[in-house]
Amino acid sequence: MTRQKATHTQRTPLNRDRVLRAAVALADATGIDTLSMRRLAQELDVVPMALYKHVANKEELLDGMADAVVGEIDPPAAGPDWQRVVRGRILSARRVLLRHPWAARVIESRTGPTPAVLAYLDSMAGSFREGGLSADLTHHVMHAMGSRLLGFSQELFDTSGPAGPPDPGLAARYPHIAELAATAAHDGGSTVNGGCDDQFEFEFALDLLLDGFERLRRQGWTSTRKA
Amino acid sequence: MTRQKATHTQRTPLNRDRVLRAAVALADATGIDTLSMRRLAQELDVVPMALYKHVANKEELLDGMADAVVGEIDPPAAGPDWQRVVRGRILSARRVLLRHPWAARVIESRTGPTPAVLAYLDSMAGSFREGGLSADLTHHVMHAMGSRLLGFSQELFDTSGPAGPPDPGLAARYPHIAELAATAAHDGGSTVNGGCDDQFEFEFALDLLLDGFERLRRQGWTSTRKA
DNA sequence: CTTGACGAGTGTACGCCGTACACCTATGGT
DNA sequence: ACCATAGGTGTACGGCGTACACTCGTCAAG
Repeated sequence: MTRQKATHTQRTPLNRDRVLRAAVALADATGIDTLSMRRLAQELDVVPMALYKHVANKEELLDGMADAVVGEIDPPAAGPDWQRVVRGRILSARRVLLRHPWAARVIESRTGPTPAVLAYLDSMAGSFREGGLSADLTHHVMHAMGSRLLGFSQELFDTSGPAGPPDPGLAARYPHIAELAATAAHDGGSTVNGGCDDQFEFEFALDLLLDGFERLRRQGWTSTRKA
Repeated sequence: MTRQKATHTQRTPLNRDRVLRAAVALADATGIDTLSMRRLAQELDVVPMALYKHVANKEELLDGMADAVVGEIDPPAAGPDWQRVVRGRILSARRVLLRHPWAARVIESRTGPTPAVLAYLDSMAGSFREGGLSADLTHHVMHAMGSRLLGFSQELFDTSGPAGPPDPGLAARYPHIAELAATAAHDGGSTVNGGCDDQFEFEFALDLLLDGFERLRRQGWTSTRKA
């Protein structure tokens, strides 16, 4: 047992896990760009340099945060329909990313894949293989999915913001975009922001890809590029 | 004409364009994370604060850099086949991004779309519309393409690095990934790194999507989500 | 010719960042 | 009783973005 003097009620000692979880919580609360070693240390009631006993540097902290987030993704469901298995898991990954809006950028900024990401990708590859896709096809399919495997929406700009007032001259300068915005606006219903239902757009793209893959599998597609 | 004293051979004065081009060149040469206002000023033989007469702050500098890069993309070719038009333009965008490897990250980090990006997307939307896609379908198609419209590869991690030595335990821990790597390795030919031909992977995904869109167009697809 | 506004470049300074390095101190095995 | 070690501290350095006050050359108006 650990004795402790009542004099200054010593804190439970830090460890890598507490550091990582505090970092994730801080990023969730205040965003990733205001996350600094100093602010994180303050949150943990500790002097900045204390963190360096548990993570080598900030990059490794971010690595750990990425792995923690990826670890939140549900394990693959069992089932004979590979499209359902993959689809469900990717939607789980997407839910995780919606919980941690900073995570996509952090994961993308890692120079190499972290262990949890590798494990996830390996498991994903397994799902494709069990679904009957050849190793060849699985390889290209995983590249084609890219970051969408991890639930990235891959939208060009984040539509979740306040979006500001619509520029009055926009319609004149960008007529086609204006047209699309108009059609999106008047079909009402579950639209969330700017007339776009992010979840619908995500699933639309996802299903389009999965259907394409299944079609290739059925026709025995094989990579024709070779020596 | 502007007189100039021979005493200290005054420099041609800065302007926003020279600043932006120097910034792009510096990022090309040394990478985006070593690009600082101070280093850029040094490159221009000027004191750091001088830059702020031409750009409001670093974010605006990055905006300008993004726009400069997007402006390098070829204009759309004319032609009756919308898939060829769109495909060619996206491959041009990809070539631009390969020239400026930092650009994808910069563009993604802009909070909103910059004017050049808006113009590009508008023109892209026009190509889809002229190809016979409905406004509804065009809208969802553009979302489904996401950043790929601008030539982003959307790979999860950058394979262009040195890739290091293959972890000997990797095959045991990640058997499916090992299998994919093996099949990619022994089909020789134009493989560039790690057994993957980035250009092939990009076009594979691109064509899969374009074919899917064309199929939807032919069958008169329409968004079924509505009030 | 004088003047005074103005645009472009300067110099100094502030607060924040990541982190190297030396130090302290309580803990627990021998 | 000893001391190695792990965890927390304090100080300091160099780099960053940029606010603010300045200088100085140019040029139009009086």
